[in-house]
Amino acid sequence: MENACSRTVQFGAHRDIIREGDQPEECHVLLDGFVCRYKLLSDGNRQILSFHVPGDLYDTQNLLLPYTDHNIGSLTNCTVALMPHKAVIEMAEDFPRIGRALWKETLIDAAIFREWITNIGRRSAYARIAHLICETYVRLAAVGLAPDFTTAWPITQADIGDSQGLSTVHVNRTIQELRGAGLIKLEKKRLVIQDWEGLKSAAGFDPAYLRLRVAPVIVHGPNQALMPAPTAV
Amino acid sequence: MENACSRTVQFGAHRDIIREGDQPEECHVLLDGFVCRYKLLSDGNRQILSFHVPGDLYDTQNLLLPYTDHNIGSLTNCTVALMPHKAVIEMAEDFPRIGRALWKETLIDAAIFREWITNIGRRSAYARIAHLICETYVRLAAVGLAPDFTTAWPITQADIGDSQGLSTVHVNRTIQELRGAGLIKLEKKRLVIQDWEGLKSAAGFDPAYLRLRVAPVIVHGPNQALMPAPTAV
DNA sequence: CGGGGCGTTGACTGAGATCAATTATGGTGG
DNA sequence: CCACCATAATTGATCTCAGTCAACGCCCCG
Repeated sequence: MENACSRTVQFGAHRDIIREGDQPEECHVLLDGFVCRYKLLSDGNRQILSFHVPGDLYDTQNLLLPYTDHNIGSLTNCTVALMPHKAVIEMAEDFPRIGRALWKETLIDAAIFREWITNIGRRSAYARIAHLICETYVRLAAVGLAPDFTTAWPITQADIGDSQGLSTVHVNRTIQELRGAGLIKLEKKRLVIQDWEGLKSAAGFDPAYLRLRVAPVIVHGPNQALMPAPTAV
Repeated sequence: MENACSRTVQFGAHRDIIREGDQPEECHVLLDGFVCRYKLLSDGNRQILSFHVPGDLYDTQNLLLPYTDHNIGSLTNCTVALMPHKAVIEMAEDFPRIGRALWKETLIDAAIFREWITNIGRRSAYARIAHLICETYVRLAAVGLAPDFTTAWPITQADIGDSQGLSTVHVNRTIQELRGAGLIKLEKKRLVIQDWEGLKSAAGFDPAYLRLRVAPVIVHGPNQALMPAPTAV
């Protein structure tokens, strides 16, 4: 898999890495930094569709679909490995397990989108934000980036609002409630989870949909090296 | 592909076809009727994640993921073709185009989920419901089930509410607004779109994400027979 | 040290939820 | 054919969560 990486690219913070309508020729693997997937509406509103952490393949759909229907933007400085589509497709055909692993990643992405629909559609602002924090924390922990319930948190309150269908003002007040309840500390781009059980319970969070702690018999995909087993879940 | 179908099954209306936690051994192809995908929250709320029309493969994720994280329920009487996972996986490996076509379907599903996130997160109730109607209409038209802007509509107002994060009362009032604006007629399980351009514009609907009207060079998957080219889009 | 991004606060507003009936509608059995 | 029942649609009154508008403060960075 590593052989397929043609090159590594750097992006500054707050740059568009992929734009709606683009027809990328390469798959992206995020090696370092944070990106988000988002759509812009005609009225200027933004909807963030997902956040991505190091290890994520955030652009597999263009392997099979001709153009992109959303944007990918960097939240921080990023390092990205690029793999030409052609090489990936050939590899997937020559090694069915690799193809299945890539496909499986897209199925998990879809599961995350479904959970976001549930979150935005049927949970309160308080639970929604708690849920986003739970999910992001677990995914960061899974790649070893959240030891001791502590992690870098480059997602601004405006980003949270645009991801959860809330205004920044209300995000601010809700985060103050989460702090006041002793669940989290969140300041200066740093998140500390003070009460993991309490946070999960406030969010109604069940990490099963992320498929991280897998059953013993599951076949591991080749991106296992990029995605070590969860540590502090 | 048809050879892989081991059998055909019938379901009554309002039955669970697949339940959370199930480990299905077969892929489902909806031949006739309507189903929805949904999650139940601990507080009893329901979030509908997608609606499916004849021709849809609504359960491919279990090909690669061991258990289901949501439910599939029938809205009407349904006829479903079942294909054993083993046969599908083997076919996907022997004929890479089939594997790619299945994978591509899951990528389009994910695109639809993303559009729903955008819908629920950032659009008004009026636009949300208009958008749901646009999407469902286009998908029905694509399989020839919506001639003359008219189609069966088994989705109740409660279903619409649970899919768009709205209460049934508000769905009712919003539908009355859509009717009052001369955009749709919707009564007795029957939808007529009276002003397609107006409806699209109210919804901010752009069908590109459904990937139905494909560019001339795209390789068609084997489910083409189940999914004829769009007619009245 | 100045400016822009981000976080915070207060006052006010409004879209949509909730509660509680009431009225179709369609299917079913007698 | 009709009474009955469950499901679905509709209506009115009231409430509330979250949005909007408008400042202001903080902190980082050049």
